[in-house]
Amino acid sequence: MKPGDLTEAVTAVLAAVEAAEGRLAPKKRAVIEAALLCFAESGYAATSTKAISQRAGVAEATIFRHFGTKADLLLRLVRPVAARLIQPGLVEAQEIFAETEGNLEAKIARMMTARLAFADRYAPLVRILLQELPVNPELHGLLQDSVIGGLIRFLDIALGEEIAQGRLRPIPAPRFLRILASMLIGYWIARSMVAPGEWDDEAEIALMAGLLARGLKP
Amino acid sequence: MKPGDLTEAVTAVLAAVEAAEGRLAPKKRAVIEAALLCFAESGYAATSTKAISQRAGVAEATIFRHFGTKADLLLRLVRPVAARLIQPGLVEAQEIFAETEGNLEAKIARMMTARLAFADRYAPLVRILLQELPVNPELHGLLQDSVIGGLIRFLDIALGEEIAQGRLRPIPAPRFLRILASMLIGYWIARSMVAPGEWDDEAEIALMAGLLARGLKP
DNA sequence: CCGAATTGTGAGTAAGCACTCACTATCATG
DNA sequence: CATGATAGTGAGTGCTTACTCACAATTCGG
Repeated sequence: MKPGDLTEAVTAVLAAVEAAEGRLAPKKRAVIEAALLCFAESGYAATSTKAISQRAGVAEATIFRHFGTKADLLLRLVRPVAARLIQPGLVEAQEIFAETEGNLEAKIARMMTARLAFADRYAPLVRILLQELPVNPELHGLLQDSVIGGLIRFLDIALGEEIAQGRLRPIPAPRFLRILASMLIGYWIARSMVAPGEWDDEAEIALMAGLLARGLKP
Repeated sequence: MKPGDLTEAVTAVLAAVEAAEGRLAPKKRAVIEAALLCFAESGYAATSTKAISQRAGVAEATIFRHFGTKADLLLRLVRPVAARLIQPGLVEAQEIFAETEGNLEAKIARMMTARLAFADRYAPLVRILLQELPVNPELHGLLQDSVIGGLIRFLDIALGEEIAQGRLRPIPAPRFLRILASMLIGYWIARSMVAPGEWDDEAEIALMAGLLARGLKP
């Protein structure tokens, strides 16, 4: 999955929504696709239901038949992907920490690569999340509780082991997660929103992971 | 200036706008104040001119007398502060690099402290920028050209010296700036939007600066 | 203290908004 | 092929939106 590949990203979101809603009627599918792109491009508030219906080639009423309200449409796009962000993401992180050979830097790099791939796979939705999170408390709660809470609980244990074995200076899991996430999101924004073009993911991740690992050596 | 202090932040923005527009009529001042807070809380698109006028205690027509359109109102809030972000910010960075004793970590920490103070001083406006940047190409250009361009040109020279003297492994200025900015913005968001409360700025900045400096030692 | 500029407003207006409803088309199943 | 359910829609609904305008109040240099 390349960073700029919207088609596959839309397909991935559609699959996630379908898993949550059951088989999708064709026009319902079209609405989801159109809404996803409109919201990502212009933001939720600046997108009208008329604009979505036109882009989907559907009557405006069809949106409300399937989703009731505009706010519900947003939530039913975001929730299934958020759900996929939690469970499999956590399992993946745990596997990486268990499998990868002792080297902390390699573990961090593999986690970053995996999360970057996730962000690419659901690119338009990540864009929507970044835009709406500061003003939509409902989304705020959705992520805070499940995603971040779960990750921190896991990291607390994983980092604790590293610290106990003297491979890492003592650092609270939330702080570690915040710095790792900041760098990764900052990179994702730079690569896919600010200056799309030639980026060497492997080199950039190596730099960031190296920075973290070397900077946190005891 | 404490992180949560809105009153002083509003005053600072008002001063910046006044410097650009000349002496402000009292109701014009009230509109700026109200718009600033409304945009920061709910986003530009979700804020109606009626809501602004009510918060300002002003007739809706007064907004259009002074600012013409809603879009212009936003730009005339953002531009003066963006202007203050460029010139003085650059001079400040140069001074810090020139004054502070050889230690790269201390230089980075001082730069971070200064930029954090700036973000606090103009907190509501920073919030608006973070929300609107992805969907407003006009703001995008405003920052990209002047702020980032200028900073990178300066950093290129400053880092070049460090590298030449063997105190820093070779790293392109944009990459350095991106990582530094990501961590700092990530911290600012965590501290003033996600989980406001007790934060030890000095310790957090020391951690981030140490990470960068140690991670980038040759 | 006068006249002109500036500041401020109540009462609009047309277009756009999210959303409803009565109705038709499609389709799986007994 | 009849029937009930699901999918889809054109034509609205009332309300909100950004914005206008004629006119009133205030300010201020000459």
